[in-house]
Amino acid sequence: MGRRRRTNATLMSVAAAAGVSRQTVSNVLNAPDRVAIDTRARVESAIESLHYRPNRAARSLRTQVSRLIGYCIMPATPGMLNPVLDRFAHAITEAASDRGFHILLFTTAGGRAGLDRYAELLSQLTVDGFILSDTVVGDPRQGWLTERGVPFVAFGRAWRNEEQGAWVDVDGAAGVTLAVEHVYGLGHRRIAFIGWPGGSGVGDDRLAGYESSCARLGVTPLVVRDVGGIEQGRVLAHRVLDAPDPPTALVCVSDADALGALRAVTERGLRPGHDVAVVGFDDISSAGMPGFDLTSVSQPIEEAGRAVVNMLLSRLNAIERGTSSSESGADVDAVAHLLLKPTLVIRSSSDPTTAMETPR
Amino acid sequence: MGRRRRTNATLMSVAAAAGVSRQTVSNVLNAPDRVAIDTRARVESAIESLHYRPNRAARSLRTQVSRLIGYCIMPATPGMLNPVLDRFAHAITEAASDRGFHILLFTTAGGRAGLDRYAELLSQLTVDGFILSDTVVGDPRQGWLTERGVPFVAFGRAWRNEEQGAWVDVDGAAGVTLAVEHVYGLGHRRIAFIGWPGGSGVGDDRLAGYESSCARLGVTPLVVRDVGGIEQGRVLAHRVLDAPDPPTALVCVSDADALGALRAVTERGLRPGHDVAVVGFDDISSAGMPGFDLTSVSQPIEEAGRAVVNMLLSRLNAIERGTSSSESGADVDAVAHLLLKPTLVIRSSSDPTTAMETPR
DNA sequence: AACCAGATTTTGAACGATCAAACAAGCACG
DNA sequence: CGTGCTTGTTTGATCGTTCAAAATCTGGTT
Repeated sequence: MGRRRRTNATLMSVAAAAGVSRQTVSNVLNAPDRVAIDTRARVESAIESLHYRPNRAARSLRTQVSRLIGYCIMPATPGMLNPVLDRFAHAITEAASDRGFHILLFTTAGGRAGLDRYAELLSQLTVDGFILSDTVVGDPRQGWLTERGVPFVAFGRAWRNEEQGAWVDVDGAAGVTLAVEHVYGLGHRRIAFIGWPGGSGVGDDRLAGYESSCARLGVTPLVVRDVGGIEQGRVLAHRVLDAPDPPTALVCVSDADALGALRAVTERGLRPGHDVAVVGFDDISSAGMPGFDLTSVSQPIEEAGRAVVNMLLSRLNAIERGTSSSESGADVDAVAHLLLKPTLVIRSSSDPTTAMETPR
Repeated sequence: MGRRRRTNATLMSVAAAAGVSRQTVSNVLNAPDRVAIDTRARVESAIESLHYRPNRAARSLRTQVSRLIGYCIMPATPGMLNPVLDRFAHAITEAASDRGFHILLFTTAGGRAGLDRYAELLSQLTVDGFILSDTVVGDPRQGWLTERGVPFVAFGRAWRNEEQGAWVDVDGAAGVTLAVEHVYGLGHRRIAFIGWPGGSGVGDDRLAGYESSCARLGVTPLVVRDVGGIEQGRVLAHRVLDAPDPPTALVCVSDADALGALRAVTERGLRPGHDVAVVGFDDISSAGMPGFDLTSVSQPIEEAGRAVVNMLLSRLNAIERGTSSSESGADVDAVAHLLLKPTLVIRSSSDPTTAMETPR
């Protein structure tokens, strides 16, 4: 039987069915207010009955707009936790789809070498703009894209040059402040911070939150640092707990470090939450597991995804309307930043009264 | 300055630069053997110096092929572990890109309601085919797509009707067999299986592996079941360990259940690996963490991703060449199945000799 | 010199939509 | 009654590529 390529309805076939011209059908779709009410109804029912959908390629060829957004995903680092990708990917897909856009995945080599891929997708007119994530300090992409006037929004600040391009980010400093205030409110006065080396934008941001809230609360700051990871967190936690007059609360720059710290605490025969409070950052899926039940700063990833898409689409619209040309170009290129506030999910690693019931 | 929309090179501009006609340039790209060797060189250098890339929309409009593959991602269940998405997404993106294709993300409502989206993407000619994942028993998608002759490959079997469409899957039975043989090899003779309710394809597959290897090794099977999850695994583990003559090894249908089982073992004052071996399935990122160090069956996700893409592309090629029409249609519609073997990652939850070093 | 086969290149004609401008009809106004 | 304005609809051209067929060139044959 058949299975031949189904020939889809076209503007012409719909026009014929409704007894009007191509352009009228096109207007029904793109500028309904220009069409007389009864003509519109007639065309709409023809569209309905023929299951007509405008051909994307044809539209895109004519308008020079693809309604596709490029999203580069990084090679998954084995063993590394990527708490963000799937939630973020889902959020941007959903948000884009509500506005008639789609997300196109691609991968590149890291750093400057990968820029070719961006160029390729652009010059083929495959995508209208990009969503960046996993931005790093000194990331070449923002500068490269800005130079070429390519619309993009990054999830994560451009750490070196804040004014470069639009971004949405989660306020790490505010997150750590929540964490410090939480343990302070529980009575802790010796609060250590387990961090990453200086120079990573994310790590420095979170550290800044620690330092400022210590200053405000009159707590003497105690910072230890390593490259990050479960094992590193464990070692650092042991180190600060070995000190005379050790801290009673450990605020960590990431959940991986916090899980290590948690382990160190148990290894010393101390009870997390009771004897030493541990707080992480990211609220990865393991955090809520029994056995960890880690208090953690949770990022509003879905909200960030929606915001990134909205910001990108408004830039695309602005460009489409020619706003970007010489005179009034400023408002398109206006730097758009959005810093979202994270929330603190309190679990028993910091507050034993929230311990999960463990029925038997 | 500028920032105006960059006008890309076209076939015509390249042709002018090289002193040939449109079609010759097109031939250099699509059928180089038809072009004289020196003409080809001239055209190629013109392409190079103008940075020409064929316009996707135009090509797609003419050829009726988009070189885009749709991939539907499911709403991330909060708190649930999705060990697969990011690795799989990355693998298919990479594999597709090697062959000039791209992955287009979309989301749908589950079940039959979501089928509209597939129809929409198809009738707009946005995508050439689909990759399905998270297939469930009684999934309507395979049947729907097959009926319409839409090329697709599923990651995961069509559980109810194995002949329906192409799929790649990981052999769950083989995975559990590895697990059972592993603990048997360590001397365990009372081996229980913590499973899911009957009726889930994946769960039944894995259970089948348990039952057949028990039969082969002469082990009395002991199966307990619940809906799955950390808490359920913990409760089930307690139940079997409460029995007289309790098992010394727990093979679990998933890592979530295994993590629960692990916790149950420690709660009883037993040492995982020494007193009771615990094995999971999926090798989620938490599995390797200190504190768990869970032996687990690991799926070759990257390989599966590549296989899915290859299978889909070969179907697309076949259709493009008209092979699908009446007479020789059989070989395209030939059911293509690929069952990959998982591997066992042995850690200290089953074999204490592999315990991680825990320096201080 | 005429002819032919093969290799190479060029020329119309699509693909299906939108833009820009032209056209038609209806109505008010001087 | 002609003119201008508004509203609604249609027509030609175009986006950049590939298909199909026609045109040109080359060299060998008869």
